[in-house]
Amino acid sequence: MKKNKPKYKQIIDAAVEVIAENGYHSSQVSKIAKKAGVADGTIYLYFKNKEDILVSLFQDKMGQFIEKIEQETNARQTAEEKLLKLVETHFEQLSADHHLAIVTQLELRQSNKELRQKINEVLKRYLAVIDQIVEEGVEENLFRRNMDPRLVRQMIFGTLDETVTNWVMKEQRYNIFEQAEEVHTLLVHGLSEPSS
Amino acid sequence: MKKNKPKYKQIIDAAVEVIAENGYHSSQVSKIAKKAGVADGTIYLYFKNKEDILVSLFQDKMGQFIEKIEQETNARQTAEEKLLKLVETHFEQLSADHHLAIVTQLELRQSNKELRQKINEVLKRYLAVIDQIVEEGVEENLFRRNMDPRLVRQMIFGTLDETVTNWVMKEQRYNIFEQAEEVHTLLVHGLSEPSS
Amino acid sequence: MKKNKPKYKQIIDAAVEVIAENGYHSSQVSKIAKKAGVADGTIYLYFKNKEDILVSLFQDKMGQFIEKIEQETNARQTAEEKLLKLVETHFEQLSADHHLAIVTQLELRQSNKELRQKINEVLKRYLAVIDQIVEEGVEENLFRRNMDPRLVRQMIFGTLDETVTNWVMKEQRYNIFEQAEEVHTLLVHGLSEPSS
Amino acid sequence: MKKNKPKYKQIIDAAVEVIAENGYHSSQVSKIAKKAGVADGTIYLYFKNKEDILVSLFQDKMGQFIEKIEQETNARQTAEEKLLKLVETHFEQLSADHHLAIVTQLELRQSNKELRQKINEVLKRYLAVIDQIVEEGVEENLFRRNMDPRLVRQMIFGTLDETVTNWVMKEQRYNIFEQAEEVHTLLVHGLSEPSS
DNA sequence: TATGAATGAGATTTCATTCAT
DNA sequence: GATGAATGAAATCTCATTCAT
Repeated sequence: MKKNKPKYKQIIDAAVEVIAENGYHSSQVSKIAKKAGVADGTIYLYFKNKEDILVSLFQDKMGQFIEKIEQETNARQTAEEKLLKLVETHFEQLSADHHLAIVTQLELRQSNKELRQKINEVLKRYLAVIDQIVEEGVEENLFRRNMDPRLVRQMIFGTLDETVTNWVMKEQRYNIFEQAEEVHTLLVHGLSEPSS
Repeated sequence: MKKNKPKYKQIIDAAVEVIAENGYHSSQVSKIAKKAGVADGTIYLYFKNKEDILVSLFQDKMGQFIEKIEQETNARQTAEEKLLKLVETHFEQLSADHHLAIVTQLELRQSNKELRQKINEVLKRYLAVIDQIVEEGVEENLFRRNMDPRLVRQMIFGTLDETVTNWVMKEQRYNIFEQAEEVHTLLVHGLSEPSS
Repeated sequence: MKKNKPKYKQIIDAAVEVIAENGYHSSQVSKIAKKAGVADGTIYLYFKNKEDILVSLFQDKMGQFIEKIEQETNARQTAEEKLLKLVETHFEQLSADHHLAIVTQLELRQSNKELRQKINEVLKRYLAVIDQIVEEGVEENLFRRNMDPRLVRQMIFGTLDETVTNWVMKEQRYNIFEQAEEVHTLLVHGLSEPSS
Repeated sequence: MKKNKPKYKQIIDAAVEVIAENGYHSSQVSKIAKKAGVADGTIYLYFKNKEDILVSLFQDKMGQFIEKIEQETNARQTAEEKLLKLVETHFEQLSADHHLAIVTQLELRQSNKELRQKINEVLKRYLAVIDQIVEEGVEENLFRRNMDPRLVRQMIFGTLDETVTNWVMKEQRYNIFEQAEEVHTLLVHGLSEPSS
């Protein structure tokens, strides 16, 4: 399995750095190779083509990202706690790796439609976690019944994604982790007064 | 004023069509010129360069988009009605112009950082409308006080944007306008039971 | 005769200014038209094409230049006096019109072979003046017999031209007219000691 | 060192040929690549851009040209002999490479000011040789004292350059080498009778 | 005469990918 | 497995010239 060879990881990590520092469109294969300390041609022993580097990068990093979220949310009891943990872990992980945050929120979005379609494949696992939590919330009579799962998913993911993107675009000048609770409240209670 | 000359509009509209049909990266200036029925060089009598076509396209179309939303929301009384109208008008307008929806939700996001920065400028006006509605809601005691306006903005815009993007990626196979009310409910009440 | 209409001269003079200020390759027809205060299309009522502007410019200005040299040298007695006057008048006239000096010494040399061939046509009249003076000098027993007229011509013209070009490239920071006498001496006596 | 790789020389030589045959403005990079037997992109492994090919060409060829002149003149005793050898070697070398003669005398002069400035840098070494010979001639009491070195340089270089240019423009239909002695006499003695 | 909007041909350079060593 | 020199396709923009008004 190529994925376990050291050069595979070297190249992925080099790609994250190079893209974060130079931007998507200035990240030539040769730059990635140089940063990874291998020859240009070597890249093609581990990846089919340039797109494959990016897809693998996303699968790898997002795989870990989602796995962590799965673990953390599973360790909580109620749907509300799980959702809070999801928001926190989402923010926490991207806070912890600034390069990765730039790459996933800004640079990789410049990729073409096909690449984005493959990226969406990876995200399905994340969306499944959301769906699961919401379902549990409904069963616990915490969340409303009869909500369209797709819309719920889009609200939750859209809110988190937009929040992180704004934070990255503001060059990460504030602490996004501190906002997890308020975001969670917004998702659970919306805009309205609890009583209204 | 060049913006009022007929060729200016011709070129903008051609650009929307070409980009929607071919994708951002396969939309050469020559293709746009051909679709607009002008010579390649004519493009440069109306636009500084290729990027200027895209920025102008976004400013033009989004300008109208936002104006419509301003008008429609202003014609409503309460913040809740205004917010519903905002969601409806947002969905309605993009439903009405499939090409434009593809271009704004998918293709223009592939542009580089500078272009996206200019796009964000245009969006500020939209975010101001959201802020205004939320403020009114607070004054009317409909919405909670002390919410972080930035987070609220990100929830609303993030949710709408994610919803539309998903609809476009699903090739617009369902009626998004019909979902306006449920999205509105999600934004106002969140996930939780009204009573909880 | 178009050459006597005011716009003809306007355009020629505009061309000299534009080329001197912007350089040959940045002197578009539209710039010349603007400086001349006419429409782009009007240029083509007076000149066949862009090259024709440049050829006409050279013919016009060099025509006057050579005429002056003919007059001044004719007013002298001996070949030596005539040659000195030729050098002086050559330097004097280019000193008097810095724009023209830049255009003839630097910018017009960037033109293509055909244009330069036409420019050489114009210069033939100048070379004839040189030939005439040298012949007279020989008859007066001032100059050596049996010199190859072509080589003599090339020495005189080459020396003057190189001298003026250097002066222009040094941004005309010294007085070239003051060097006329020494250049004349060099041409007449060469490098060697008069006695040697 | 790229300059010693065979492709470097191949490309330079191809450029000389292509420019001599097609003229400066019709010498596209692709034509040079084809003549050199390499792909277009290969050019850019050896040269920064098109201008860099031309500058390198001039530096390379003129470097050799001047070196030969330095060697040959150094091998002579008196300033007069050295000057004669300089003229001879100048003519000889350009006679020996017709393509190079066309390129340096006609085509490269069409380049823009920046390129010409770099070309002038290279020529400084040649002018230094001239200065040196003249100084020696003065010390040997062969040449006059108190001549302005700049003017002397301009006479010698201007004469040689004009002579070669005329020969090239006459399509090299006569033997320029045979004129070396007479040109030398003109430079040393000028126009006047030795006795006068 | 005069205008100026429109035309459209044409060339440099980049960079993902290959393949001989 | 590893290298890196070589490949070659592809697209923006300029500007001299035209021609309908």
